[in-house]
Amino acid sequence: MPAPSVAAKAASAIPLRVTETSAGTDKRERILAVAEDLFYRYGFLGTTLDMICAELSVTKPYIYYYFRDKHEIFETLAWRASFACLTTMKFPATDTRPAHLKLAEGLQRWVTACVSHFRASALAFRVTASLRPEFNDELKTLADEFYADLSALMEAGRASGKLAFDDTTVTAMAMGGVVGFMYTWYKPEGRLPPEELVDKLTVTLYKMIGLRKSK
Amino acid sequence: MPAPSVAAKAASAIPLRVTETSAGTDKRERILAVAEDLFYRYGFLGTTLDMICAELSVTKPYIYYYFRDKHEIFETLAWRASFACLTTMKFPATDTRPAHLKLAEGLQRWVTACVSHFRASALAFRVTASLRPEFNDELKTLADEFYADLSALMEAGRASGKLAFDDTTVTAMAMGGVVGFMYTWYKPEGRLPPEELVDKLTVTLYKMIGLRKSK
DNA sequence: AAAATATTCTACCAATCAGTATAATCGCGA
DNA sequence: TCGCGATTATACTGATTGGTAGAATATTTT
Repeated sequence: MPAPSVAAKAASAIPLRVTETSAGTDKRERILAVAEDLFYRYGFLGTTLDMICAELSVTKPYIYYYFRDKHEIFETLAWRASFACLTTMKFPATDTRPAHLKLAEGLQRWVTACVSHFRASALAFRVTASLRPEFNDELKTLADEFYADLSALMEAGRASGKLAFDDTTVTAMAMGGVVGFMYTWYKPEGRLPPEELVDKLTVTLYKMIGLRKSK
Repeated sequence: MPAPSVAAKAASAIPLRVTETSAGTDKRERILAVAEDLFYRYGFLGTTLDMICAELSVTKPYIYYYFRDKHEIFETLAWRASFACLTTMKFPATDTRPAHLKLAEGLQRWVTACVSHFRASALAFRVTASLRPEFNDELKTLADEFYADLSALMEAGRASGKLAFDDTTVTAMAMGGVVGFMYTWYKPEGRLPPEELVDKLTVTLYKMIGLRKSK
């Protein structure tokens, strides 16, 4: 029901300034790519603009031509990833499948998004206090909506006898930890290919809600 | 087998300087208590010594009389909590219970430790790059040993048919996330009393490894 | 009570860092 | 090739911050 509210705000949370030439966009994206890796490794406060500049072999005014300030860079990255991860529990009103099937699909989408955005997906949760209050507020709205959707599907699935778990909130938070803490251990070049990791993590989440199907 | 190795290093990782008067220890502990809350809320880099001083109504040399530097304060706190959480999977050689029973107990101890040290338990995982490499090394040793113990119990329990899960490492990491990400959502004054939260989280972990008993 | 020691403060420094004023240069249309 | 807007650099600032020298004040010992 409150579907487009957050999505609408999303646009304003990602200020797309500057001329929209494709060249300008490319440079902006290069800055973002470098910054994402640095923020992931050193955090918001641990990453300096000089580090970003050095990595790109440019100087600070170069950066400030494309971004208003350090926060804008961070928020663009964190919002993109958070948005991708935290809208995975939304389904069109026309989707009339039973809750447990939607949930199964949503969980897989969630894990997929978190794995592919693993550098930035939890970025905003590691540092909250250093971020702009307005950004934290928007992110909280996004997350609240996600967990409301998740909880609703969980409880509907349980009511229909297809799921089995105890406390909804605790279980939902526990699942959040499974994907949210991934930044501490996931290595893209690791043992398992990403798709397999997604599968195994998804099945783990299924077990946490007592879902017996895997496909 | 490599049981006391880390525990031995633990002492060296917590430099106990200064005279060991109980008065001095008290003041040290007051500094630590204030710092723990600030590090938890603002992170290592986001917490300044001036903030700690202000909270205590003292000046910087007061702090530096009891601690060598900011890192020593942080490491003392992070090590204490990490040590408490990451030694919960150790059992005396005389304990001959089957693996799944030890694991059930270990998981409960783990969750208990993480809940009671929720402010500092994941502190060292949120910032790694800002910390001293030697500290990170010691912490990694501690964590590696923990996950080795955990994995061994998991696989022994599965071999005896008492547990059911797929990939050991992925499942272990997922469980780590359940407790490790708690710093983002746990509120001591929240809905559930700590003991109940511990119980519910423990049961959630049990489900992740296919353990059917709760007591 | 004097001396020695332990504890805490005042006042400061050097380094770092986000952000900017201003100038130089690039690229493109006329 | 001239001019003009777009882009990037040089060089700097003001604020913050971890940490310290040295003085002042307790506290304990003799």
